Amino acid sequence: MLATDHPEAFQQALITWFQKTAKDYPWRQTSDPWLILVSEIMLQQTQVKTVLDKGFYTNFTTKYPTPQSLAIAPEEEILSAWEGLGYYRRVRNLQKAAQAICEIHSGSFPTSHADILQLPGIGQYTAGAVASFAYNDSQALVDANVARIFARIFDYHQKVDSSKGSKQLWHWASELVSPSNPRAYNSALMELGQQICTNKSPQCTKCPIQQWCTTNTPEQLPKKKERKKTVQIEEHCLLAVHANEILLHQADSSARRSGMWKLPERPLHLLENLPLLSKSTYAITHHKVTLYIYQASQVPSPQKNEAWHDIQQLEALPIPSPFRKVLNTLLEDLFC
DNA sequence: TAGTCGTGGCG
DNA sequence: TCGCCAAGACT
Repeated sequence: MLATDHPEAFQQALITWFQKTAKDYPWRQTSDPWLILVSEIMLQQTQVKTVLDKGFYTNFTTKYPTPQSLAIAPEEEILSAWEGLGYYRRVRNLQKAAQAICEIHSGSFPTSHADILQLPGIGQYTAGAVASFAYNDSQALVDANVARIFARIFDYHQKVDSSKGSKQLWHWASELVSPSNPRAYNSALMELGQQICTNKSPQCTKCPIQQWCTTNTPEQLPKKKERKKTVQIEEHCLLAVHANEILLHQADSSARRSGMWKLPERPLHLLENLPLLSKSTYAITHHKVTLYIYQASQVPSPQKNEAWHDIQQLEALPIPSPFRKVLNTLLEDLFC
């Protein structure tokens, strides 16, 4: 039996299951569109556990409880609030959205799906999420959870990240979204993907919509395009400390992690005879980076985008996680 | 369209 | 240890 043959029964089964098992995430305890938007941006490509356990959502919404408060905040401050979450472009766009709300919408959050979709950093998914969660507006949404569920219940073997696949998923989502309780329905769908219809080992015996699922091979769905292979690269950086200050480099606006500070890079031939202080690895997109840190033997002069910073003030600077970890270790060694 | 953007969890 | 992937959007 297809879900599209009995949309109301399908919706009700999901909603009933959800109301029985729902988690009380903080963004489910509000209908403030701004707070819901913040949660949606944070959760893009980021697990709930990461956002909650490290206090990102609570800290950020306490600091920026309204679009107005974020709109006027300095860049380094918002990057610091986002430090550790990654995809730093998200918080830059969130600030642009806040500014657009202040300037174009006179400070009040837009209420229509079309207007929400116009805001910077907000695509189809996030517009649907904000409209349905904040306003209980009957808008469809497709995220990784929904894509996985629909691919399975319709036994869909096309690649879901192709334009054809995406179109099909959004068609099903629009067809099936609850007209009466879209807030609970959309939440339920995503929660089901997170708790039951999981990527690795779906728990089909516990699934409230099992009767509408037509696949025999859920673990093989959804199908996706092949991933780019991981490329190994090396990064060689200098640790220069002088008079209680440290030399740092700030990524410019066109660069990866723009606005963030890290240790300055130098060509290997200038570093290879210096003492090696640290060797570590980290992943970024499809790269695996081996990071080497060398001890400077003399006081270097700052190059483009480089500056000396008081070591006691490092906490207030936005620094990407791999460098934050290395700095914590090295500076602790240096002063203990 | 395909490439790019961070980080951490998990099998 | 390694690869996959997660409440995507932009260029």
